[in-house]
Amino acid sequence: MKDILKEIQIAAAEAVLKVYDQTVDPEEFLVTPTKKEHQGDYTLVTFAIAKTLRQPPPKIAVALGEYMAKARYWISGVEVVQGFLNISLADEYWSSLLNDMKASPDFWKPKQPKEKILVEFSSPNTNKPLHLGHIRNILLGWSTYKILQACGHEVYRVQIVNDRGIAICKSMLAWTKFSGGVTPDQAGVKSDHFVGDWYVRFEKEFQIEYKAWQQTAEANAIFEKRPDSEIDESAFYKSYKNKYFNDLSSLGKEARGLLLKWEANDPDTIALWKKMNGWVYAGFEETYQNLGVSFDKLYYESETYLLGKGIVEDGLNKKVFYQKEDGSVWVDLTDAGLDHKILLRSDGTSVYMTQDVGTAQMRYDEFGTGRMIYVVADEQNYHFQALFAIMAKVGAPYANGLHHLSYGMVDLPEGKMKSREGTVVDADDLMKTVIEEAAIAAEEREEVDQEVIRKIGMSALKYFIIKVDPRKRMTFDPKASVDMQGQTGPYIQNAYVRIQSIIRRAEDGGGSYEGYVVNDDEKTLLNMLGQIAHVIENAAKEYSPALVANYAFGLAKEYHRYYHEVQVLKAESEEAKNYRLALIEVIGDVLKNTMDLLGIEMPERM
RNA sequence: GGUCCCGUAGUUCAAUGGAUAGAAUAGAAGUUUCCUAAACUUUAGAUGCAGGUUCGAUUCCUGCCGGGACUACCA
Repeated sequence: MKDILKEIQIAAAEAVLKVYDQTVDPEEFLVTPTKKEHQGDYTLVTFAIAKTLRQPPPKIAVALGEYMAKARYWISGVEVVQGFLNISLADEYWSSLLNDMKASPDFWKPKQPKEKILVEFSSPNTNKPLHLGHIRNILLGWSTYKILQACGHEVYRVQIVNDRGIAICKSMLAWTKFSGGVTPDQAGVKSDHFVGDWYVRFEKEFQIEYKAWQQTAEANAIFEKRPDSEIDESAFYKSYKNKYFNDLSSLGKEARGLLLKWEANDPDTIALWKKMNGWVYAGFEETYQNLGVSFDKLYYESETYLLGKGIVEDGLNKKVFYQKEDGSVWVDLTDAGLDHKILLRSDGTSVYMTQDVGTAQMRYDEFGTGRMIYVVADEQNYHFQALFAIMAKVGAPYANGLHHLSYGMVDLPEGKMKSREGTVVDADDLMKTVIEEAAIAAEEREEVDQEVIRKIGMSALKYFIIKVDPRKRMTFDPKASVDMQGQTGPYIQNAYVRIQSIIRRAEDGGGSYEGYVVNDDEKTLLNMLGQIAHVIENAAKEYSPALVANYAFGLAKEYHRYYHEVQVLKAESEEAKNYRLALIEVIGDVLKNTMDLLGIEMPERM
């Protein structure tokens, strides 16, 4: 299929060569779709080239336009407005465009040199169920995977599960002490929520203990000796909580004891840990299935947390790292605009960074992926800057291919989600809610198919989140997220469904549309269809599925308008009918394909 | 102290340095003998402030104001 943007650039470069006898790179020309209020389909902007040619932009536009219109059969006319050269494309171009799309069903996919790419996303802790923040993460990760795959790459999806540490030990301890051995099945609670509930229970018990302790003479003595006497009692105890947990709390001592036993491979502790994590994984799996996502490989921190030491020692030998007198190992990242960063504690144990260094290497060894993308919230921007700088320092061959897909946190209309205040929106509850809302809306329309209702509800939720530029912090309004009108998933689904409905009713089809002359609405649609590969390519380059989401909406909107403008089955001629059937079929395919890149399914009717 | 991100209609989001800053929603007014009205049409409404670079700035640079995140042998 003709890449029209490129063709125009090439023609323009050729025109410069012929008219001004100068060689320019075609890529230098800016070509954009012409604004609606002007005559033309594409616009060549000549301001940038004016300097090299030493001519006023309008003059250049006229000269280039004159040449291009003569040299290219597919240009039917040109019009110059200031420095803008508006190009109209010939009917031959428009009719061949649809033919080309029909002939190559993969026309919507960008063609790029194949790469092996790894995408890490989700990566939850095992002490709590997934929440709204994870949903944004998962949708971004999944969509990035789909988009890169559409670009022709070989993409692997992985996550690293934080299955160890003090948090899960808290759940384990609370369950042991207070549950009487009840299982999720017996309790009738989804198993990851069940484990999360025991985590909450631990925190509750700990608070009771902490509050009681605050009344003791020991607490009072500590409070009196506080360094800053301005601080009042409640603020002090808030800041002292961690220290109390580590030094004085009996529950804290028990939880840490459990962690020590875990680290010592105590069989009973390991068995309990496996049992409870098993519950969590079963719950997660259900949530992933409902979200429609899956992974190629799961990593567990319990298996990776010791990695990286070898690389650190290696770096130490090569003098890229340095050791302090106390034995701790550091890296100086000031040349990268960062600070000094610790890699091994003075007792020789790893930190988070050490593990990430090791994990990156392990994945490279395993998958041979020269590009690795980490979908992680923007609170860890600094961490990843440091990690990538370190990988560059140790000379990892894939260091340039590391990318942090950093996304903004999800807020609620009332403000930040806070687990302590119980305002965290649970992923399972949320999915249930949107599907219920879809069911209510479907009732009026007498839609009873549960599968259709599920697809509609999920599309509302997913589209609401994925349409926002990942980098930006977003506000999640639960009421707006179940909207099905306007810029929403169901609106796009509806455009698709309308198309399918027409196609179903068209008994014949595939007939000739030879000689049919497209109208302006059809040109607009064809133009949009012709841009799809660029949009996806750009979304891949920018790591922004939102670009695909906005495109899909734009196309659906244009189609809805078209739907009101013209008749397909009762078109004015047989050619018109055949043409429109062929056109809307391609539109339907593109809508379905782009929504699939976002992880959104299309119903055939709704 | 250091590093980074974000400020666009009432609200939620768009806009590779390009033409008169686009949508959606909420508000107002309309459209159904017609392929699905979850639709369409019309209407009103915005670039935090002050400079600079440029033919041209929401976009790039500087300062300020406002919001957020990170960084101090935590993950």
